[in-house]
Amino acid sequence: MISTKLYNGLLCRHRCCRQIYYWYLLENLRHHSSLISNDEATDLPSHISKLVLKHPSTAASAAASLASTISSSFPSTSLTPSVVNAVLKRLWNDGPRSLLFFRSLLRLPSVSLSPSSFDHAVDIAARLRDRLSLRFLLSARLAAGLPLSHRTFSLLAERFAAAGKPDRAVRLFLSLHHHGIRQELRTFNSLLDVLCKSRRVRKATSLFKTFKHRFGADAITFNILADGWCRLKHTGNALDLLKEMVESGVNPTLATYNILLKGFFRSGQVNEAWQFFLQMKKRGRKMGSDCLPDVVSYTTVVHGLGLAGQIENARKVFDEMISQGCLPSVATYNAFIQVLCKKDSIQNALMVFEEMLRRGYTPNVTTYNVLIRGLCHGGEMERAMELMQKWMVRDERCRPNVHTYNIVIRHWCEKGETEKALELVGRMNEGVDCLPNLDTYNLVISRMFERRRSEDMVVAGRMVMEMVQRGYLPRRFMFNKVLNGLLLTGNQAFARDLLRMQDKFWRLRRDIRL
DNA sequence: TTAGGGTTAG
Repeated sequence: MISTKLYNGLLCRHRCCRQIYYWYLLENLRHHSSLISNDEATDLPSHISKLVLKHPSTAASAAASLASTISSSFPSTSLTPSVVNAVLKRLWNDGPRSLLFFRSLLRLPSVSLSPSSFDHAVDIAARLRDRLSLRFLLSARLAAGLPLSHRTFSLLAERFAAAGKPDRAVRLFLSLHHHGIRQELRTFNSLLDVLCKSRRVRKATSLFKTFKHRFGADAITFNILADGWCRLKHTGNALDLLKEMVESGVNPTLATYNILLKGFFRSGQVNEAWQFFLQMKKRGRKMGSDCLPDVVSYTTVVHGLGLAGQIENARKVFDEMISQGCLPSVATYNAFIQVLCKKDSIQNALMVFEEMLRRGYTPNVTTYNVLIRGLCHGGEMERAMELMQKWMVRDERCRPNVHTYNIVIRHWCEKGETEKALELVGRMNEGVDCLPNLDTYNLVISRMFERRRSEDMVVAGRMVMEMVQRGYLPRRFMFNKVLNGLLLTGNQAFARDLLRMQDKFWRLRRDIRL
């Protein structure tokens, strides 16, 4: 594989640059095509996803024909729960097709579906607010002899909260016994967590007061509520809760302290965070390892100090943890690399990245995303693309995700390089890594208005159609903008097609109900 | 997949 850098070097020194360019392209292509053919042979989920994406219809009645295509293309023994889950994950951003795939599997009696696959499908239907599919999936699950699980409850509660219906989540909890799920502390904690993560901390607190005598309360209950207050930047309430926790006879855990530590940084109380961290070290030395900072505490401090602009102090803490025998994790490196990119320099961030590789750490998708974002912010788009290319070739197991694509697409759009952004969207639509999500569509469609060209309006119109087919609702403002753009540039027929799709929007605005 | 650390930009 030849890097762009080497190619640029050769180009400057030699006169026969055209031959060298072809040689460069050929080598890259050869390398790439060998990768693709390996992929096809070994990566079953990718192969199945492509087949599902190519299927001509997404109507519920298309499940039978997809089932026969799948059964004639793959032996049923290859459709293991992990393969099924991997396909559902790849098709995550095309909800209707994910559900079509799942419905087709239900028609294949030789494929046994696991509770986690059902949960994935239920989660997708709930996200789409597709009440009919949701009912169908829940009854199909029961018919398959798989009772609803704790996980089913927590994902439904999460979707209710996200849809602005926290009371429905509470009602579901109160009626759990009708669905064969036990009401116990574990489920109660999940309900509180869903409410706190959706910023309904007061509601969670009032429920906690009502039910604490019925379900009890453990360290996890208090940690969930403390984290909820910290997310709202109400560290005072979190400290009060810590006091209440001790008074109730529940011992705080290291997670409790880490939640508060993060809370101080989040609310901009950097000095309080630092004093709290020193206190943790002091008490830890005196009373044992129960509150001695661990890798999570150190990562929180490195990240918090760095974001506050205290890069040298962050570096000292990073070095100190190693001398204290607490090894940094990939997350610690990611936090440090991110703050260097944001508050210091990309060069120093790249040096830490190289040090990470030298020490034998395996970077993950976040490491690459943080670095690629840093390069994009610094205007070094070519280096960002080079890193993405090298990464994908070097590490086949760690693939770019939707964030990776959105970072690069956003920056190409900002630079006015629309074609490059569209090329990446095209690569996403191949279904190898991940499909575009709502952010991708919003980004690219907004960009299509910059050049005021008729062709761009058609591209924007096609994207609106595609996003609706994949279960994403465009904002009314954007929809009208695309419609006006098409009308003003003489694309009346297309505008009419788009208008006809509006009734589909209404069908998508359904509510979740059990 | 019962709680704590690392991803957009606005």
